[in-house]
Amino acid sequence: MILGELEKRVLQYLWETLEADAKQVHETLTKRQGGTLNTIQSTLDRLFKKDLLTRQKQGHAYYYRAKVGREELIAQLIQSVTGDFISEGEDSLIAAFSSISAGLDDEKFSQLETLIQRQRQRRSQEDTDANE
Amino acid sequence: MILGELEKRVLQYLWETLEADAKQVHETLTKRQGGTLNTIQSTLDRLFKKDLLTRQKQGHAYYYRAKVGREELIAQLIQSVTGDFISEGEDSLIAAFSSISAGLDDEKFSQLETLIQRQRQRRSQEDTDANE
DNA sequence: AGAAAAACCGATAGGCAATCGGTTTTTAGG
DNA sequence: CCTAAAAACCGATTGCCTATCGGTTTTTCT
Repeated sequence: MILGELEKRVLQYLWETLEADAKQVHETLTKRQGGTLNTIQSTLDRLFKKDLLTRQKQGHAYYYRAKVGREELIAQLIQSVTGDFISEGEDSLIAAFSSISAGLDDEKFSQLETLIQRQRQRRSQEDTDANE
Repeated sequence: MILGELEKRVLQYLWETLEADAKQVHETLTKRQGGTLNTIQSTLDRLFKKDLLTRQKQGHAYYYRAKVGREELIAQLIQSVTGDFISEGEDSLIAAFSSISAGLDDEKFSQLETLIQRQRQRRSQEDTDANE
């Protein structure tokens, strides 16, 4: 998946704002910089068709929301960009780690271990919840 | 950075073969599928201009080699695709982990921890080497 | 029903990969 | 050194996608 510059900015805006119609996005993002409402509308539409936004009519306009969170999108992007280079059975995160780790210091390693631990705890917590 | 389909295949080929000229790449990749030598030449040239290949004349043809390894390229691609969504001070691997971890099982976590350990050892080994 | 607002449609420009024909340059061999 | 072949180089075309926006149709609110 490829995202254009404007598409990225619109996404970022919707992560902050949760919900907005084309008019609002236009006001905030492109008005002073000189873009029409129409441009925003097609961008929102393109993002919608890419399944990155949801929309719903309220009053006389569509209100858009991000369908994927930032982290989820990052994950998607990583998958799509690395997919062609990763062989069957290989995992993209593992590959990503192998790729990036060369540029990391010990502190980052520790950070990562902490994240793993936290994720593990979250898992077991969810299991507990599910059995009650 | 964006890579086209053919560019990706050429890269993969050069990772296997180490060195090849346009003719060889053409023989292997596109001949039966119907593409001309010229197409391969411009693709190689594009990759060269993207600084992903090196080249050197031997006899009457350029011989190309991959300038970046697979893992390094994956790292670059991840950086470039996630860059716009990652704020100052945030690290792309950490972000990537946060993104992808939801889809991983315990085994993957262990794998990752093992990789971290291995990387740590490699580090200390390099330090030892450097001081001898 | 009528005015205003928004959605929708279609066209255009710009960028980039892929493709390939034709020309120029380089190289190897006589 | 001269020439034929090989490869590089140039330029044009196609196709795809984002960004852009004018104009038309549809929707909605009063």
